[in-house]
Formats: sequence, C-alpha cells, structure tokens
Amino acid sequence: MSGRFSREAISRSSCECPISEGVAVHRRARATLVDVARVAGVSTTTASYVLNDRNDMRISDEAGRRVREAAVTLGYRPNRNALNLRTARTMTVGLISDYLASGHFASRMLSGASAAARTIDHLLVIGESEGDADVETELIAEMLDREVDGILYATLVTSRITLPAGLRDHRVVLLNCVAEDHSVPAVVPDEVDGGRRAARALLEAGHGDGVFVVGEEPEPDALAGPARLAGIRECLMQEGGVELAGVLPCAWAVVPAFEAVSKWLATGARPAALVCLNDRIAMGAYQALDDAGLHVPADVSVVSFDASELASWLNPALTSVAVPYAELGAQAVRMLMSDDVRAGTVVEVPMPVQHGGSVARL
Amino acid sequence: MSGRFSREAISRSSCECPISEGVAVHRRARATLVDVARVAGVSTTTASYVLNDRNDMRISDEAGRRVREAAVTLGYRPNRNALNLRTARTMTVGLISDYLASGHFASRMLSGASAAARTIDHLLVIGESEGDADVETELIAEMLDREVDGILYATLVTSRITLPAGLRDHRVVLLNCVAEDHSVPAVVPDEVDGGRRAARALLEAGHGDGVFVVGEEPEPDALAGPARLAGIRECLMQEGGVELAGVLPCAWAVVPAFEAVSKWLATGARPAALVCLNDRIAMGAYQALDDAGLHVPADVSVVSFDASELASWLNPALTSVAVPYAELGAQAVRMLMSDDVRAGTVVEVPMPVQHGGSVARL
DNA sequence: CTGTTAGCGCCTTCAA
DNA sequence: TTGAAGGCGCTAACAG
Repeated sequence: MSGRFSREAISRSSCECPISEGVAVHRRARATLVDVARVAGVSTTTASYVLNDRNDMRISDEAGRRVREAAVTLGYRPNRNALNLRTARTMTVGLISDYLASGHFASRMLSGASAAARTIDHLLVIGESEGDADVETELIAEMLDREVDGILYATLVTSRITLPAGLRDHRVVLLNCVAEDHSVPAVVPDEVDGGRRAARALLEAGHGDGVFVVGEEPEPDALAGPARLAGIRECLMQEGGVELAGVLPCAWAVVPAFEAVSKWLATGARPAALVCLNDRIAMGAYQALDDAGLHVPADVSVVSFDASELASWLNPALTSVAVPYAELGAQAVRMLMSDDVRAGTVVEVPMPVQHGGSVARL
Repeated sequence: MSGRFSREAISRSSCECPISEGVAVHRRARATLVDVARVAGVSTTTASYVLNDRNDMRISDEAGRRVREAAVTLGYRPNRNALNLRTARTMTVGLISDYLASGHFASRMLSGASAAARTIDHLLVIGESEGDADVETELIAEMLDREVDGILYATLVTSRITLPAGLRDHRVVLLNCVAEDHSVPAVVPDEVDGGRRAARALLEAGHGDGVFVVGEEPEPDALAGPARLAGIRECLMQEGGVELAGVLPCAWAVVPAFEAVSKWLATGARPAALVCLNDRIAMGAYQALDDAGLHVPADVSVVSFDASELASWLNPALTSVAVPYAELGAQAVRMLMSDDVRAGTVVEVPMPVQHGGSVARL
C-alpha cells in the first residue's frame, strides 16, 4: 500500500531534469499499469486483461470501458523492458552484417528488413562488424544479452559462410549468404535464374552469336559470378542454341573493367553483345567502347547485373538484372519470425530485369 | 527459498525446444546472477558488487576471486532486460531516418553511428519512416517504449525541420538537419566551407575566370545548395578577386544535368571550369561535354560535391568535396551521449576535398 | 565485509 | 468477475 502511494508520488512528478543547461528530459513521466488501474478504480489484473484483449477472462463492460478510458487519458503505453523481462521476448530482430556502409546494397537490405519488421511490430537492432571477427563476436553477445527474438546474419557479397559459433542454437536466418553445410535457413538471390534472364534479354532482341561475358573473377567464396555465368551459358544454349562466345576476366570495378575491355578491343575484338557481371563493369565497358568509337547499342549491346542507380545514369541507360535487396531483407525477416523455419531451407528470390536502352533489337 | 530452488530447476534445464523440425533454440539456458552467487557460495549482492567492480563496497579478495571464477565457468552474462528495467537505461540509441535505402549516404551515416555507438557499449536501433509522418510517430513511440537512451533524428537531405512532437523533451540530436528554431542540438556538414574548398581547388590550380556553377535548384528546405553556392562565391571573390561567371540551374540528377549542360553548350557557351553541386550532376556534365567534343580537364575543369563512389568511377576521376557522412553519424552519437549537450549547439563537420584528375593546372 | 529485502513494471496462477 | 501475490533478473538501501 505504502508502495503504491510512494510510486504515485514519484510517478506523477514528471521530474524535469535538465542535461547541462540545454535539453530537458522527462524521467518516469509515463503512466504505468498501476496508474491506469488506480484511475479506473480496478486492480492491475483487470487493467492488464482489458488492455491485452484477453477474452478468456470475462470483465464487466463497465470496468473495460473505464480502463480503456483511463489508458487513453493517461497516454498509457506498456513499458517494453518490463514486458521483455516478464515474457523473455523483446519484439526486436537483430541484424549483423559485415559491411553496412558499402554501396547502397546493404542499405536496401536494411530498408526491406526494417519495413518488414515494422509490419510485425518488431524493431531492427543493427551491428556492423566491418569484417572483424572479434567485433562480430561482441555484437552477437550484445544482441543475445538483449534477447533479440532472432538474428539475421548478412554479408555484403553473396557468399558461402560458416555460422559463427555464438549463433549456433539460436534463431538465425542467413541473408545474402548460405551455410557451407546448409544447416541454417537462408535467403539469397536466384543468381542462376538471373543469368538466364540476362541471356534471355539478348535472345529476345535477336542476339545469339558474339555474346561475351565480362567480369569472371575467381573468388572462392563469392557465389554470384559463377552462378550468373552458369545461367547465361545454360540459357544461351538451351533457348538460343548457341555457345557463349567467350569470357573476359576482370575485377568487378569500373577502372579494371575499362582497362580490360580497352585492351581487348585494341586486339581487334568486335563483340556483338556484352553481358557485364555488374553495373560498374558495364560502366567501364561503356567508357572503353566509347574510346574505341563503338556505340551502345548500335554497335554493341550491353546487359548487366545489379540495376543500381548507376544503370539509369549511364547513357543509354543499362538493361540490368536487379538484385532484389529490399525483398531479400523483407523475406529474411518474415522467414526468421515465421513458425516453420526449417534448417535446410534456402529461399531463392527472383531477380527482375530492368530494361534500359542498351540492347539493340535486331 | 522455495523460489530459489524452483528457479534452479528451471534455470539449469536448458530446455531445447525445436522450432518446427529445424532450428533448435536454447531458452533460459543462461546462468543468472543467482547461479553465479550460489556456485561462488556468496549472496547475490556480493556477486553483483564484484561483477560491477564497485570498490566502494569492500569485498574480500577470496570472495571476489570465487565470484569471478564462477562467472567465467558459467559463462555468465547479465540479462540486459532485467538491467534495463532496474536502471531505466538500455544502452541503446535509436536512429530515426526518413530514408535509409536511398544512396549509400544514409548507410555511411549508419555505419559511423553504429561504430561510435559500439565504442560506448551501445547498440543502434533503427527505423525508417519512408517520409510517412504516421510511421515516424509510430517509430518514435516504439523507441521511447523501449527506453532508448537517446534518439538521433536524421534526414537524407540536409534540411531544416521541425522536431516531431513526440521527441520534444527527450534526449535528441539532429543528424544532417537543423531545427527551425535552433532549439535542438544538431550535427551537419559545413557546406559553406565546403563551397569555399571547391572554389579554392580551382583557384589553386590557376583558375578564376569563366567558372560556372551547375545545379542551383530552389528547394525551400534544402540547405546544401545555397550554402555551397555562397561558399563558392565568397571564396572566389575574397581569395581570387573574381566574380562567379554564372549559374546554370538544374535538378540534382544525371539526366537533367546532361540535358541542361548540353543545351547550354549548344548555345555556344564555353566555360573554363564547372563546379557541379553534386557528383551526379558532374556525371551528366561529363556526358554533355563529351558529346560536344570537349575534354575534361584539358578544355574544361570540373569539381563537384559528395565524393561518392561515382567520383572515382568517372574518367578522369572527379575532384570532389566529400560529405563526411560517417563522421556525421559518429559525432552525432558522441554528442547525444555526452554530458553537455546544449540546446542550440550546431556542430559543423568539415568537408574534405578528394582530389581526382578533373582539374587542369594552368 | 556480507546478507536480507524491496522493488523496477508487467503478466498470470490461484483464490475469493 | 475480480483481487492478491509471486516472480522475471538485477541493483541498492539498509542492516548485521
């Protein structure tokens, strides 16, 4: 009883404590369930039942009304921390990623994840390891300490990974990567089908012969390149009956692509079409083609992957196979919080083609 | 007492409850302070004091040793939710932004904020409103419910804003925006000085006459453009003794810039140097200059703002004034959590010049 | 130097 | 139909 009174004294005295001499901060100004119950003239139990819409307990209409009214007038919002402690659920999902800052790929995943989380009343807690294993371990511990309801483990580059030890036996979904042993559910782009779609974009415009791929790059853990290439080869053969004309290796960046393509064109190569494994490679290729006096798409058609902003900035705009980052993030959240996450499940999200003006119709 | 025993029974039965037939999840498998105290043979108080390094209470070395040992062997980690409830601090900072997904600007801010938060043992909780006021209100409530220790309110575009009502009287720092009435501490880039630096990059290379600005665009709440322009004008005049030759208005995107510059060049305009108000404008300008047979930097020098990846992709690479996004995020977190946040404080972070090959040395 | 105790705000079993 | 009471895991008076 005395406890109740003292609470009240504290609770209502919205003590404005100034931080230094600037910003003022309300502490304990929020109404608690006890306050609501008191104002409504019922017990906390009753208030709790009403506010949680528990129909199994029959509450008189009158009591229900009074509680709801009190809650509104007091601006009552349940204290999540108390709830967390009580229920051991926090309505948050953690997202641990190696790189958040690089490119707006990561941010699109975040955006999709954030939105999906919000629709199920969860908030996103993020951490960036910057590729540092110690930081990663620390972040994992930090999140588990906070009892996030699940963790998304994401990588910037689609890759094959080993689940960090700290995450084992926890609710985890991999985002943009897969576990070596397929022991963890994962959401990745369907790169092989993406490759097919890139090739199909050329076939549909009447291309077939003289199609070259630019950007093969042997990185052991990167999955996108080989998968895209396989899809391209397969589609060209199965749907066009032609063999891929060749592959020009280069790193996935503008300058290396520019140099590789320039050198190649200098040898007299005259491709009919290029499939660049990402938009930056395509940009380098554009520059090299321009220097060689070749026009896109009149002389050479180009398709690429990523459908990043860059694709729309180039002139002519690139036809590019999009990586559905936002969708990946959203799907991963939904999967993480769904009831039937199965260990081996790997969801492959389709990669839509974004058409530009870089493919000539023959 | 019975409570203690029953706790123990629950606590140690690391009940592995499988989710569907896949992922297994440990519930309550973690050791609690009670467990540690019991194993060490002391009271929870003692254990708490030891683990929190509270020197004001003198604990025997022996007891201290045993507690620490027990904590290690049990892998004890304090339950943050209990701590949150008890201390009304959560060691989290919230970040509410209008757009997270657009460009990698936002993600750089996130990255900087995340890293800074980590150094002070805080985790970042994020929310994206997508420009929707209702979503924003909801996110604010959600974060306050969780008692984040402070909130960063960020905008994608540097702008002047009104603090959302729900944030008033809370610990807030504005990120990349300022309050109309300067009533809230804020961290923004020093755009005027950035403008000076852009102009200085030209002056130092011997330029002065025939400098045009591309990209003036009258958006009432956007601060960057006018500030950059003012800095450019001021520096040109004060340090170079010349008047800015002119301003070519256009939207801040590649295609509009391409069109505006093309049309302008078609009228016979022959600028000596262009200051493009962002990198995308510069890209459009490059394309237009190229079409007109003008070379960068031989015929026209170009400097711009943002120092985005794009600046390094262009050929020649752009000399561009960087927006220190990561630094903004980091500073904002530090400011938010520092003890002396003053209402009116506006921290202006310097914008470093990133040199490329787009300025000819005269 | 160490243990007992009373909550933080909430949910929920049990009894009335 | 409602209320009292216990406890989630932790900290901090206050006793001993």
